[in-house]
Amino acid sequence: MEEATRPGNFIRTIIDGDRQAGKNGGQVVTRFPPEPNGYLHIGHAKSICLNFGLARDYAGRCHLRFDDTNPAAEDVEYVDSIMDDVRWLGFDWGQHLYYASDYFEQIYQWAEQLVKEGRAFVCELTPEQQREYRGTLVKPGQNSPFRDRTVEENLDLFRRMRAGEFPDGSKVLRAKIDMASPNLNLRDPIMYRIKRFHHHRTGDQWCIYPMYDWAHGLSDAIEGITHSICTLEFEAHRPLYDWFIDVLPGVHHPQQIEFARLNLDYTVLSKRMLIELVTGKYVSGWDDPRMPTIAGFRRRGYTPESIRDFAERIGVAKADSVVDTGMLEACIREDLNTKAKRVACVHEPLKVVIENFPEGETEEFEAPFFPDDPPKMGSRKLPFTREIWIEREDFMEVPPKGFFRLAPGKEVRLRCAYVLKCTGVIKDDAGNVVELRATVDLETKSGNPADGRKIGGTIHWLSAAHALKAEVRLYDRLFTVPAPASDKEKNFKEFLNPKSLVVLKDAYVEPSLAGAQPGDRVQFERKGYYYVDPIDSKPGAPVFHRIVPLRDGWAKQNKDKGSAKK
RNA sequence: AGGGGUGUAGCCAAGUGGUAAGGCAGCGGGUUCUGGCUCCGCCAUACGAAGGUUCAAUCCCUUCCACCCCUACCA
Repeated sequence: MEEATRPGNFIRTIIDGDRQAGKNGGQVVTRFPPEPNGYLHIGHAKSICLNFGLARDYAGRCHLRFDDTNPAAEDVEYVDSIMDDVRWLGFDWGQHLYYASDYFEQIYQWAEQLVKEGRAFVCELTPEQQREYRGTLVKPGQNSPFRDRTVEENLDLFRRMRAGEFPDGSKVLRAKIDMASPNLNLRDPIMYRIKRFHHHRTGDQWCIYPMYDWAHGLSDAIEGITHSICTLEFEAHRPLYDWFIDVLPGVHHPQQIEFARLNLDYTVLSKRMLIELVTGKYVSGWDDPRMPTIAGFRRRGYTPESIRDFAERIGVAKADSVVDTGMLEACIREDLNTKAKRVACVHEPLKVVIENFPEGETEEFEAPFFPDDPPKMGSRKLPFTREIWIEREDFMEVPPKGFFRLAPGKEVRLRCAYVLKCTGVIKDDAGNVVELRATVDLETKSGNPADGRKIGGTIHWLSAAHALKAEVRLYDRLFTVPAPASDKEKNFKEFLNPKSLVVLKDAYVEPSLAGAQPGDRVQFERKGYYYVDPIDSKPGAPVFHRIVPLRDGWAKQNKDKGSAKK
């Protein structure tokens, strides 16, 4: 059984207990209930994987329900994007697509029922007055002066609220619970407010809209949800969730369970801040590859498998936590390691003229796309000529110890080709290296030097005559500090990383990439995993997004040295 | 008259009266025509702290400390 092989978590423990006790007939029905007021982010992905994953593992079902009770903030653009994102992640709600707005009439009828039972009343206190009557964390509240209206008056007023006889904000319907409760959520919470907004589904049919606490639990109940999983901040709402359901006889009672929401370092995961980044044009949109949105990760080139794996690895618990972004990177690297063809791209080219290789001649080398298992993905031919491009950072005029790439008089292996020796350095007037002269050891095509000398490094290269121009976009973390949202004095936008996007317009890729298709993912050897952007790529002019760099032992070694000197 | 939660390694996270899983990161080494991958090894005498119960406590009890959430006609 799959559930036995997965790491345990407290929610599975609860469900296992419920099934053993025969609760809900052993059924598991969950739901993912987003409000369509923004794009989904990686934190939502955690919740989606949890809810749909539970349904899958326990042979139950998971509903997609839009919590569309506040038309002031919601929009169809968001419902469409949310459905796209859930599907892209690999989950299927089947026939179970719902909207809280589908239940407005039923929920309204239940509200009338509470009014008739004297459990709800129409209140005319202004928001400011309500705040005063509510009391504080350490002081009980006071009853509203409207709390003792007769049932008849309340029913009449409530029906006229629905009928549109009163202006926005002039009246609310409140549950009559306990103004002295230490749990502020129980101090006669608002059930309905008057709010004339065009609703994306119900149009202008309603001018009163139910509040979250009133509508959410009842929506769960209507759908027969068994386990209503939400984040920790709703823990204090659970008594209210239970109250609203228990007060209505015969209504199914789902169990609300809370878990810790995801936090990721070096980014922000609050809808408010993400919206600010988009509307303030700090990023190109919701799908900017630097955004922690699902759309952003998709555009960056992440696979749904890697996101699901991430959700699995971080687990589910109740302790507040901040996950290291390195965890996510490890997931995508692991996924792409076995899927991506190995090809060559020179990001910042430096010309090398091979003096002992004849001008005008082209030699071809057979190079497997997946060297670790050559038959797996086949191979291509790499053209080799007198003039080649190498990576600028693969040459150093004065190499530090441990640098085993190219330097004057030194040798390196050209990947899949000859051993190359640097014989000359050409500079411009400013002293910048603009070209190298070199020779190649013709005996080293398919093996190491016969004399047994050791070649330290291998670098990638491209025949200048055959290389294709390409645009490469290098992405880095969006913020420069681990917790941009939690600084007391500074606005999170002050921590935006100015180098989060570096565009290389003059990179070169190997000829085989002429056929690269939008959406392809490859490994540029020694650099990282890249994605052919489906939006900005044009035929013959591909745009590659760096999804994630390869682990870099050399960079790490240097970084350590650098910090040791301080 | 406050209430509700949470503390296990640098970061996640299992475990739960019987002597601390796993992953990420890190460190050391093997291998290597990617400084990648992979392989081998190391990485908490210790579970927020202090007491108590017990043959035995991360787990049960008591007290304390730290952090998070709740005072929207948002969800």
